[in-house]
Amino acid sequence: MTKDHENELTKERILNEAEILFAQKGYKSVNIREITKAANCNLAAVNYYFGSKKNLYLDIFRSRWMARAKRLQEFFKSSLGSISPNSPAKIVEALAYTFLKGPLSEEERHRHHQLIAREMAQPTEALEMIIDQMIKPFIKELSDMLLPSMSKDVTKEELILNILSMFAIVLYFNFARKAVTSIINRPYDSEFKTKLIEHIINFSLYGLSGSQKEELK
Amino acid sequence: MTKDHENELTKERILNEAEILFAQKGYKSVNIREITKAANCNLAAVNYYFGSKKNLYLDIFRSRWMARAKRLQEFFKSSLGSISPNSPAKIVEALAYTFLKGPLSEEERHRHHQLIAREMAQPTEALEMIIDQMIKPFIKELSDMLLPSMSKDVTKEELILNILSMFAIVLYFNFARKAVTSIINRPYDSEFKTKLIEHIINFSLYGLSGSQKEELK
DNA sequence: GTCTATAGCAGGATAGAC
DNA sequence: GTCTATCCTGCTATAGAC
Repeated sequence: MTKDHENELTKERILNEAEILFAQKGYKSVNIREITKAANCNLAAVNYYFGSKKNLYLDIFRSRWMARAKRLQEFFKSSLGSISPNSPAKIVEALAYTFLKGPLSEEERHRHHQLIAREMAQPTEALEMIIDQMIKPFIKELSDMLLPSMSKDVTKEELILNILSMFAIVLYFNFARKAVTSIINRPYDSEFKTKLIEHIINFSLYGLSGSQKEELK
Repeated sequence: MTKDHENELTKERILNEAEILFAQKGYKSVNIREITKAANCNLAAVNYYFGSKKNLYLDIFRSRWMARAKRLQEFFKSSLGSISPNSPAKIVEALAYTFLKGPLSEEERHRHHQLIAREMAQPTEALEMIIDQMIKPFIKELSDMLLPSMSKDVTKEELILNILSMFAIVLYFNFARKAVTSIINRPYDSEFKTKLIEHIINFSLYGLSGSQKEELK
């Protein structure tokens, strides 16, 4: 029906605009008037469709954020191909590529990481859901992929710490963009992103002991 | 004078309590009533001493945060000793130790990193000051220390990216404590912190290619 | 310098017309 | 389903007594 169609659109518009604003400014700093203005709809629409501001926020994670995380995981898996024992180098490369140049647009990527960084610094109900449904399973998959290539005395916990450290770097270069730009004195353009991917692969694989770049070529 | 002394104390108490609250909840989510209640003083005191809530927030960075950052840098330098060409291993170890078990108490460290993580995600005037006055000079010092030991073809920019990545990991394990605890399924106690230091040293030096632990022993 | 009281406004939520 | 008008809470900031 036409009516249903229009409802969908308003609801979707609210979700889209609210997500952008929550990512930029955080939950408390955004107000409903701002959201509805951006979504070009009436002030009462948020309460009509979502019941409350709080629930709109949670719905953004339930629908938008989770869907994007799934897209990222699918992209990662398909970029690995199906040859089952992948080298750490191949896995790290696919990870860095997925999270910095993968299926998301620049704006989407930024938003995605801003939202999760905010949740990690100050958890709400959303974080538990994300960790249980997305992060833990993904870390488990990565662990299983990496374990065969690791030295025998690496424990499961140490492997998880390694994976978290890679994510920490990816997260940082996405949520702290302004700081990075100012420190490195360079705009966050396509060229810089390419450099970042290279860097993240190298650092994750070899740390400071550095670029085995020659061997990779 | 007694009066001046008491003023100082009230002002200090406000700074202390406000910092804790801003770190936990973010600027917008904290209100003056909460701060003055925690500082056990009158509602009007914040405006009397700081002029506005906003200026109280900035003062926390100007006095408290910067002072702590200085303490951390001093601690780091003195733990290196004065032998000028330090190995990367020694530098990384001193860094990890300083930021995870250095001069700050657990609560101070957590607060310190929560505040900077919030600023990085959503910069205010405070960030520019911090970057210019503390972060850039510190990165410069670290670069100069590390450069001699790096392979010839490492550019200055790549070196800075390496340093930022180390900080990203340190920052993550401090500001995202709740997420880490839930993922790793283990409390953030002294034993875990020791493990974290070990991990950060190892990962920063060798990345996934892993623990040259045997050689270090 | 400290307090109470309150001005003045912003924001979440809802009632009720259309 | 969409809109306007409005209630009500809770906030910052300040005036003015002590």
